[in-house]
Amino acid sequence: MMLKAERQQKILNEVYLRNRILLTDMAEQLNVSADTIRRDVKELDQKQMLKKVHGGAISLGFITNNGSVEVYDLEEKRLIANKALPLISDDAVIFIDGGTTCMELAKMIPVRKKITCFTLSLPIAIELVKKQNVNLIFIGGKISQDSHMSISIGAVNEISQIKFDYSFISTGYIDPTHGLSEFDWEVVQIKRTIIKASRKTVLLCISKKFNSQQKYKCVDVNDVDTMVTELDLEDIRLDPFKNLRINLL
Amino acid sequence: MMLKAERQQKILNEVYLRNRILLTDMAEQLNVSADTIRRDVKELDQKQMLKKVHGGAISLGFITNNGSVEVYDLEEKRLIANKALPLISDDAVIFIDGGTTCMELAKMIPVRKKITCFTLSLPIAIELVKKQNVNLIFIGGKISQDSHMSISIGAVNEISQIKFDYSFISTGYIDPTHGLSEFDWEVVQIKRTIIKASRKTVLLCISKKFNSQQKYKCVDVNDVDTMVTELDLEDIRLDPFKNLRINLL
DNA sequence: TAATTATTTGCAATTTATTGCAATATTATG
DNA sequence: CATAATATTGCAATAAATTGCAAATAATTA
Repeated sequence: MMLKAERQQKILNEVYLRNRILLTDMAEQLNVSADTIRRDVKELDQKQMLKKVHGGAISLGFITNNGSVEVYDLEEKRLIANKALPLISDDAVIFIDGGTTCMELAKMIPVRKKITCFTLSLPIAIELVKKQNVNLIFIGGKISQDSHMSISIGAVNEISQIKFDYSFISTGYIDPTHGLSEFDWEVVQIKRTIIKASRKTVLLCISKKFNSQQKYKCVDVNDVDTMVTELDLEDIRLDPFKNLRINLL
Repeated sequence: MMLKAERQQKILNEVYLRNRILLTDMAEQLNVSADTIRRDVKELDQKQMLKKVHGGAISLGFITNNGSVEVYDLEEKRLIANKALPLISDDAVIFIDGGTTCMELAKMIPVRKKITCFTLSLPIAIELVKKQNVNLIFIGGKISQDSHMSISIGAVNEISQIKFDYSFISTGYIDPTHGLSEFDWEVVQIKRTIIKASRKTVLLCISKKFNSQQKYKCVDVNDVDTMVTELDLEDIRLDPFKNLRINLL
């Protein structure tokens, strides 16, 4: 008799070795029904150990997403970026964080706008390097495969020696009382350093993220100067933020 | 038996590698009907992974203003990259320079290959960050708009504190007697530092560049350990390099 | 230990997805 | 504008996913 965990390990191993498996093959190989393998693969998919596809599974490493990621809620994000855009004044020294909302902001920066811009994100850098009048500085270091960002102690050290007029940041999770939080401790370190290095911090945040939290707390909502959302200022969803010392846009 | 997802990955890979594919070619290559490929391409187009065109598909990355595809000497560059690839051994610490030939090398690095890779080039970094087993370190600094590379005194300082097993570099200009030269003084500084920081330096160089020079001399041909070209080793165009202390590939 | 509870597994019926084929329409190109 | 190549559409055969259910197994607790 084979344990479930043992079987799943064998599946993972096979996926790692061959990059892909067929449910039917695995069922035969491990002497269980295809249903069982299907359920196993479903679980492993949810744990992000592999990618379930019709008829089998594929190794995550095998997937070559050629830079393009599907952007959800693009309209909302564009609206947010559009609201934040006027905050960028000429000759400012700014920081732009990673993430899809910040990407929309980066894309919207007019070619005429003359600024100095720091970033940690490769995709943001690729976007900004096209802009004639942006003086772009990439803060180097080890690049995280999840976020495509430079997240290392070296980056933290570098940032702590800079002063930004404005930083435009994103957050993984936000809750009016619990504050901003993240899944990764490194990200928390980086974000705190950025906020400390900024005269003004602007959080770009889609309202979907309200009332969510993760294990590592980053900062309080108060520590951010301005929060830009896609909502009207009268929207009731903003009410929990209205008695905090944060500007809303 | 081939999974749909697997097949689509292969299509993407092919598009990515060759910049364009024909439906009929792919159908033959993957042993499915052209209809299936067409449906696949349609899906991938909707996911913005490639651009479907009449009779095939093209890479999104190479769509210029007029919609045409722009590739110079791609075949030669692929050949060069392919020759250089075996020099990258497992667990090596390498440097990869910018430029289209180095890009082909970066593209070809197998997902399984476990290496630590430094670079100054944003496009190369974007390419390498996809590879699961590449430990990627971007050397930060001010990004040049011409080359999309980090070229600053800070980068020079950083590099001088690292030791690469192999560095794969390109050159703007090369001449057997005059050596390697560049148009920009900053680039010269960077390249010299890279070569100094490398146990072995491998120059990837298309033969078109032979017998060309620019105002700023970088290093002698002798200072490079190996030069990889698209030529056969018997080709007379390599003769001027044969009495120099440089390996040819 | 025995009883109870929760989880895991296989099976069957149904729904959905995939694929190739053929007939027809559209597009590219000289 | 002719014609060859490519696209679209509907259809049928097959493969896979889903769902509900019952039996088997493992874990918990009296």
